[in-house]
Amino acid sequence: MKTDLHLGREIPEASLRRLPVYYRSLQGMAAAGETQVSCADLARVLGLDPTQVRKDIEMTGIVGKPRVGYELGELTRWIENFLGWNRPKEAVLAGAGSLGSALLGYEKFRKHGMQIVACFDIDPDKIGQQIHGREVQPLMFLPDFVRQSHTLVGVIATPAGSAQKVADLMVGGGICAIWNFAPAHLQVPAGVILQNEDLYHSLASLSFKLESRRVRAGENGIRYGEDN
Amino acid sequence: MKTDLHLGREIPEASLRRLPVYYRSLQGMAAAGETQVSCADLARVLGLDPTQVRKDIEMTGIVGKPRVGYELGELTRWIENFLGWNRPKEAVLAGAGSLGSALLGYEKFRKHGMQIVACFDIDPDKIGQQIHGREVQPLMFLPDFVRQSHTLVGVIATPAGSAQKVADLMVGGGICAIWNFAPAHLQVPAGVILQNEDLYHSLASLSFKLESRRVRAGENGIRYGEDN
DNA sequence: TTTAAATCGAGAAAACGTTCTCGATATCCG
DNA sequence: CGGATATCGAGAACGTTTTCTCGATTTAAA
Repeated sequence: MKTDLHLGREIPEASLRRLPVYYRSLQGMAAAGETQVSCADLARVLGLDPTQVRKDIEMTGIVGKPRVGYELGELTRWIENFLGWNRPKEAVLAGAGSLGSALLGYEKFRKHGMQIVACFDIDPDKIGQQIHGREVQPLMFLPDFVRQSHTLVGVIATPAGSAQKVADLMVGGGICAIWNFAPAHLQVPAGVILQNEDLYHSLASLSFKLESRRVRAGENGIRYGEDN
Repeated sequence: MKTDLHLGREIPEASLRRLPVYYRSLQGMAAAGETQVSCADLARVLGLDPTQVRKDIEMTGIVGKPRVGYELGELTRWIENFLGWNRPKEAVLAGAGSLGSALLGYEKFRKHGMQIVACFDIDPDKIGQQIHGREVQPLMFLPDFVRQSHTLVGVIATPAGSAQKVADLMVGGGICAIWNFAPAHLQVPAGVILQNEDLYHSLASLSFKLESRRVRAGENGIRYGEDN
């Protein structure tokens, strides 16, 4: 097995974001009984350029066969391995609001290597409650928990106003990476990985596209999606 | 007021996604009593390149003053207007699970032009329940609701397996845009805007970055974020 | 009033990501 | 068995995004 995972190389963020899409398509194909898959197949299903799919898949280090493509299960495993989805990583969650609860409920995260093992909040009413099998602990316990359990990932699902303070607590405990769902720009030391999940990015994009269409349509009440 | 909003032009997706970040920083500065802001200021706060900030802001059509920058409130309004955040758009939600409930609870969406006015689910146990002031209605009522209220946006917060079916219902009702939170690749007609919000994109990126660091560290237990 | 400093705005250059092109190779079909 | 075909893999070409450079403009200070 060739082990050149290209891990030293710079991987385009865009490619990284496409891999999960391929991964899901592969799972669907596997469920449908397929055993072989080519880049052209994936490209057709997903409406992408075949060369782009190939370049993305090459990143994982897998080598395909001409005229055949890849063995489906093997490709799935190469992607899992490349992304680290087959190596469990523990995470702590800060913020037991509705979003935090939703994240605690996502059992599929575990299948992708991410296990939320503890949950913290500052609200005395929430502390002590059980949410999806985990007890909400006082936020001030978070740094010690991280320090003692060597948790890799901190998930922030607090209001924007508290996010920086929570991030500081996580960093203080020695967290390696922060997955930030709060709409706030966080400051973290250089060594800490910061992954922002900002709904407003997406909202801005959607909103702008709607607006530009409205303007192009001359605000005359044209509706799309019914006939054309 | 110059009205060249560049609406006909192609706007880089990346720029579009940065605007909300500027917008939030501006709100913070306004709260701190600032009245003027330059691209250099924003770049400094956000750790970005000043020229990039300037190019992004130019897209909105605002014209700045040399040596001064922009009037803070004016820039805020130009961004709001550019993104359409000052023009309300109604939305329907499908899927009243934990994520759907969280979205229904996000009152700030309203301040960004997005109002979720109705909520649908297929689960008989959920139908009839009130969630954040909106009653869960049977999924099959969705198309008629969209048709009669001329709702622009459909938000999908169902499991992946139901997402395409729900999208079809929305399209059938004449929806203009779909904001998809389900981890699924949806097929929609050319006229319909599709905005995917896929947690697994983000998870893949985070996971990969953690893995490549683990590998670089030689799996020898080095921890980051504590001292260095 | 004159000079210096900071910023905008626009065009050029560089970096990056995507798409195209072509040769090598494995499978399928006649 | 031999030719046609589909695919991978690699490098070139292309387009887009980011960064650099420079002139124009406005404010502040000397």
